Amino acid sequence: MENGVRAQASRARQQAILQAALSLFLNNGFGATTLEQILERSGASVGSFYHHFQGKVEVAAALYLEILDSYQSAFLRELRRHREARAGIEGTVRQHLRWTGHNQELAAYLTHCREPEVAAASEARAQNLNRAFFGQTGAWLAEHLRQGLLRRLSPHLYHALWIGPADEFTRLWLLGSRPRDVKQLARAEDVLASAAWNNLRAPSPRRVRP
Amino acid sequence: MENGVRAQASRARQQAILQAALSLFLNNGFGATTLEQILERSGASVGSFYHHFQGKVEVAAALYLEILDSYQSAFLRELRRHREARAGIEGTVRQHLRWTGHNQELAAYLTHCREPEVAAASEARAQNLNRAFFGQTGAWLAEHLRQGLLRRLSPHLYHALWIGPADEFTRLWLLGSRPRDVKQLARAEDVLASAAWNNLRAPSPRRVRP
Amino acid sequence: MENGVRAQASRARQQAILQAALSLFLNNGFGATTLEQILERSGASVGSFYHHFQGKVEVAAALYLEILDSYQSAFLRELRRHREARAGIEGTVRQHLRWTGHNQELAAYLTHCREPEVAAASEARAQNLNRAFFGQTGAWLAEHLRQGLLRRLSPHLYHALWIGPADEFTRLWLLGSRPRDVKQLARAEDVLASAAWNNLRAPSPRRVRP
Amino acid sequence: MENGVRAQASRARQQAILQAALSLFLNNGFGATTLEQILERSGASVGSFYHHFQGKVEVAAALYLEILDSYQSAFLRELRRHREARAGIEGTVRQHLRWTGHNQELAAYLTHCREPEVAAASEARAQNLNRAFFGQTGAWLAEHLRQGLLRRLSPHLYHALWIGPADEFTRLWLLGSRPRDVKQLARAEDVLASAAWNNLRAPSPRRVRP
DNA sequence: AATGAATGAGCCTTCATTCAT
DNA sequence: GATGAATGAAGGCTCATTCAT
Repeated sequence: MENGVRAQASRARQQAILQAALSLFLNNGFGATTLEQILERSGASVGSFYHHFQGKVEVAAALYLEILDSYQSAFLRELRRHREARAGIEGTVRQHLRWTGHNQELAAYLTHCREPEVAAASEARAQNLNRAFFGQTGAWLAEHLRQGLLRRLSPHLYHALWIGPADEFTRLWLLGSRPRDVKQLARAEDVLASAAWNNLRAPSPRRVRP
Repeated sequence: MENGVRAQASRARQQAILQAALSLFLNNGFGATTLEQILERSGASVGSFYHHFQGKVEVAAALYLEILDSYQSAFLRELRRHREARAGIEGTVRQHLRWTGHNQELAAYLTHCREPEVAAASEARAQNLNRAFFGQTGAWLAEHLRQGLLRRLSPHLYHALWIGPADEFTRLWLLGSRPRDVKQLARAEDVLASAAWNNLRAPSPRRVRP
Repeated sequence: MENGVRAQASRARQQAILQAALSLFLNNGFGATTLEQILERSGASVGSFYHHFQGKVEVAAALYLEILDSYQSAFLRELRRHREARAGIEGTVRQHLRWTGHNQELAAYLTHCREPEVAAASEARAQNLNRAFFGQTGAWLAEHLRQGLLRRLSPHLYHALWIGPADEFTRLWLLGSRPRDVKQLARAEDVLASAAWNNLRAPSPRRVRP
Repeated sequence: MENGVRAQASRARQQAILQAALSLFLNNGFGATTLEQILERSGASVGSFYHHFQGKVEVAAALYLEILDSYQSAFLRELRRHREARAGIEGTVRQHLRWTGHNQELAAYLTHCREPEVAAASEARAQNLNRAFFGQTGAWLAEHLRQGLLRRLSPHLYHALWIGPADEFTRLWLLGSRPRDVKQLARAEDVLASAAWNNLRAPSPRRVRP
C-alpha cells in the first residue's frame, strides 16, 4: 500500500512538470524556456526532473502527444454519437470549436509549438496517432460515401473543406489578444458547421437542372 | 563607380546571409540554427555578419517581413485584376495555391517559423503590413457587399471561409514528404476556389423552396 | 541457517558488483564508468550498492587490492618452490607470463587503472602489501646474495632487470588487439627468463680474459 | 605584419592552455581536472579555450601526441649518431634515462595518463607516430642483424629486452616521492645500458664451447 | 568592409549520494 | 537487506556578441 502512495506522489510530480512546461513553452516558446524555469515553477529538483524525463525535448514531445490524443479522442467520441452524415460533420466542427474554447492552452500548443527539435522527437508516435485517427474517420465516412451523400475527394481536400474553415478561425482566435472571448467561438458555430456540410455534401440534383 | 561596385557586393553578401539563414531556419528551426552555421553557409565572417545585421533575430524578422510582404503583394495584385466578386475571390484562392507552389520554402517559413522571440521582433512591422493588407482587401470587398452579393460576416469568419480551406490544404501539402508534387495543388484549384465562393456569396433566392 | 543462506546471497551480490565494475572500469576507465552502469550490469539497486560499499572509489580500490594481492601471492608461491637462485628467478618470470595469460583482465586492471582518485584510496593498503611482498622477495634473495651468486644492486635496479623485460612484454601484449594470442606469451618464456637470470647473476669469472 | 603578431599571441595562448592542462592532468588526473581549473591557471576564458581546442579530451590527446613525438625524435636523433650496434643500443638507453630526467613531467604524462577517453582520441595519430618510429629503428637495426651481431627475435621481444629494464626503472623512479633525485638515473645508466646490449647481442661463440 | 580572437553568461545534463519507506 | 525517488553541486560546453586590428 505504501507503494501506491509513492507511485501516486511520483505521478503528481510528473504532472506538475508537464503542467509547468506547458505554460512556459506557450509563453516563451520551447527554445527560450530554460530548465531552470520549469524546475522553479514545478517545484522539482534537477535530479528529480531527469529521474522522470529524459530531457527537455521529451517533455515537449510527451506534451504534444498527450494533447493530440486528447483532441482526437474527443473528436472521435463526438463523431460516433451520430449516424447521419450531416449531423456528424456539423457536430465535429462544433466540437472542434468547443474543445478549443475549453482547452485554449492545449489548442495553442498543438498549433504553435512545432519546432523541428520537438517535432522530430514526437514524429513517429504522432504518425501512429494520426494513422489511427484518419482510419477511424475514414471508416465513419465510408458508408455515407457509398450512399452518394458526400462528394468524392482526395483525403487532403476532404480535410481542408471539413475542418479548414474552423481551424483557420480558431487559429486566428488563438492569436488574438487575451483574455479571449469564448462567445466568439459559439457565435461562429452555425456558420462554420454548415459551411463544412455544404463543402462536403454531394451536389443536389436540383441544382443541375435549370 | 567603385562605390557602386562595392555597394553591390555588399548587397550580395546580405542576400547570401538571408538565403543561408532561410534554409537553415526551415530545416532546423530558428533556435537550433547557430550563427556559425549561417556564416559557414553564406561565406561571411562574424564581423561581416554584424556589419550587415544587428543579430540573429533581426535576420529572422527581416526574412519574415520580406516574405509576408511578397505574399500579400501578390495576393493584392491578383485581387485588383478582377472587378467581379466571384472572379476576385476565386482568383485569389488560385493565386494562394500557385504562390505556394512557386515559393515552397517561403511559404513554409511563413507557416512554421513563428517562435515568440522572432515574432516579438517582427510584430510591430508585421501589424503595419497586415493593417494595410486587410485595409486593401476590405476596400475591394466593400462594393460587392453593398450590392448584396456577399454574406455579411465578421472579418475573422470571412477570412476563415475564404482562405481557410486553401490554407489548410497547403499546410498539409507543405508537411508532406519531399519532393512535393506541385500538380496536387493545380488539381485542387477548382474545388477550393468554388468552395470559397460558395462559402462567401449571399444565399441565392433560387435555392429557397417556394 | 537462514543467516547462512542470506550471508551467502549477500556475498554473491558483492561479487556481482565487483565483477561488473571490473569489466566496466577496464573498458571505459574509472572516470567514464557510471554507477548506473555498474548497477545495471550487476543487477543491484542503488540502495543495495551503498549497503555493500561506501562508494565508487571504494569498489575500484577494493578491486585493485584484491588483484594485487592475488598476483603477489602467486608470485611468492612460485618463488618459494625453488631453492636455487636461477630456478627461482626464471620461475617467477615464467609465472608472471603465465599469470598474465590466465588473468588478462586482472592484469590489464593492475597495469592501466591507476587514476589518482583510486590510487589515493588504495595507497595506504597497497603500500602494506608491497612492503610485505618486497620483504619476502628480499628475504629469499638474501641468501643467494650472500653466496655471491647475484650482483649487488639497488632494489629498483634489481626489479627493473628482473621483471622489467617481462613486464614490458606483457604490457605490449595486453595493448595488442583482442583476442590475444596466449601462445605468444609461452614462446617468450625462455628468452625472458634467461634474460632475467643473465641480468642478475654475478659475472662469471670464466668470462674474464686471463 | 599585424597578423604575425596576432598569430603569435594566439599560439602563446594555446601553449599556456597546454601547459596548464599538463600539470593539472599530472597532479589530479584527467578526470578530476576541471575545465575551470585549466582556465584559471592558463588565464584563458571559456570561449577562448573552445576557440583553440575542441574540448578537454582534445587537449589531453594533443599533449600526449606532442610529448610522444618529442620523446621519439630525441630517441632517433641519438640512434642516428651511432654506427656501431653496441654504441647505438647503449646510447639510446642512456638517452631514455636522460630524457626522463630532463622532462619528468612529460615522461610521467606519457606513462600514466592513459585513460580510455584520451587514448581513443589520440589512438589513430599515435599509431602513425609509432609506425614511423618503429620503421626507423627497424631500419637502423637491419644492417647489424644482417651482420649477425644481434639476436633474431620478434619485435615485441626486441623492445622488451632493449628498453624494458630502463623503462621499468624510470617508471618506478617517477612513482617515487618528490623531489626526485636525478642522480639515481645517472647511476643506473651503466647497468641498464650494458644489460640492454647483453640482452640483444648475438651469443658469443666462446660461450658455446667449453 | 572585413577579420577572427576573445568574452562570459547561461545552458542542459550527469552522477554520486542520501534517505524515507 | 533492499528499494528507488529525490537531491543538488558541479561539470563540460554552446553561442551570440564585442572589439581591436
